[in-house]
Amino acid sequence: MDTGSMLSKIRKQLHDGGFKLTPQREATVLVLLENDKDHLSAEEIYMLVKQKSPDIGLATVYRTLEMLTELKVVDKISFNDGVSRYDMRKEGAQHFHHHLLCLECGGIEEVEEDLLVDVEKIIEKRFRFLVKDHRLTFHGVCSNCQNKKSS
Amino acid sequence: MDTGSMLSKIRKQLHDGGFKLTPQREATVLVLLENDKDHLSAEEIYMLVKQKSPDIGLATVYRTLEMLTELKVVDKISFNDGVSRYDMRKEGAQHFHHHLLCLECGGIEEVEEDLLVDVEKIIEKRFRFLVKDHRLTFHGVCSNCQNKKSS
DNA sequence: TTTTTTGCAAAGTCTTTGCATGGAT
DNA sequence: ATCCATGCAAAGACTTTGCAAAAAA
Repeated sequence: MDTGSMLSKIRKQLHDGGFKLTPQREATVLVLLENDKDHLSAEEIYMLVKQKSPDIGLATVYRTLEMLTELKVVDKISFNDGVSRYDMRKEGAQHFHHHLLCLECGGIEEVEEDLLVDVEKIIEKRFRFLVKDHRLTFHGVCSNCQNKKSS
Repeated sequence: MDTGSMLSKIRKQLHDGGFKLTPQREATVLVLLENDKDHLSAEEIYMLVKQKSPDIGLATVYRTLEMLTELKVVDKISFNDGVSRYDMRKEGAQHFHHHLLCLECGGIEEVEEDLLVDVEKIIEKRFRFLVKDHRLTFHGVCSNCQNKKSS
């Protein structure tokens, strides 16, 4: 799906939620679409948006991200470093994808397949807990850093 | 395992790491042991420790928690509310247990069984990622809140 | 006109750090 | 005497909020 149709889809999601896709919000969404492999913090997003719209304020970025999170356009996640990070929800994804956090280099890989289907069934049955979403992050050593260490 | 033997075990872990179990640290560890079903924030731990040792400072609690996290006596986790929470690592547990976060009442249940053994094997094989630990939280509705809503 | 959104600055919350004091080895 | 740990206050990092101005409906 190209950026244009992603954008109109998101515009519709905003309108359905009673919001407008202002130039500032559009610029923020574009940054998120263009960096969908990264896990940007609000500050990082702000810096990138500023290149397109130099007059935007940090508060607007925060407010836009809060709105996008409510609308489930983005998912908000924290990797225990005290910063919230934002990730575009993948097309058609019911649940948030998983993450592999490398303890050596700090890099983050994404795992898009949902590996938790069976686990969720167990949770729903055994705990009578109605699962809506999940956050799964593995901490470990990525293949790159394993190679570096062995050599 | 009773509190006393837990404490001597932790004392040993500290000594092995080159730290002393000072009265302030001991009071902090006791609060954690006594509240191992909760997921206390640093501030909450501070308030409880203050009842035992009124002269303790918040910074000492933060420094103690950082030390205990490094020694893997406790696990640090954030549930996307901007606060770090601390949880005693369960006796003999290789990995951090899972959490069920209720979106209605904010309550947190613990899931002690490790349901990720198979998933981790897939991750290790498919991504050549060496898994050391994990963070898994389900977002949803707990059984209590489901009952409330249907009635 | 009425409502929504924005930018800025200020305030708020959570956490870390500097430093002099105090305790332990 | 040296080293580590503590308490306090200050600073730092991240995020939210109040408000007047601007934009949109």
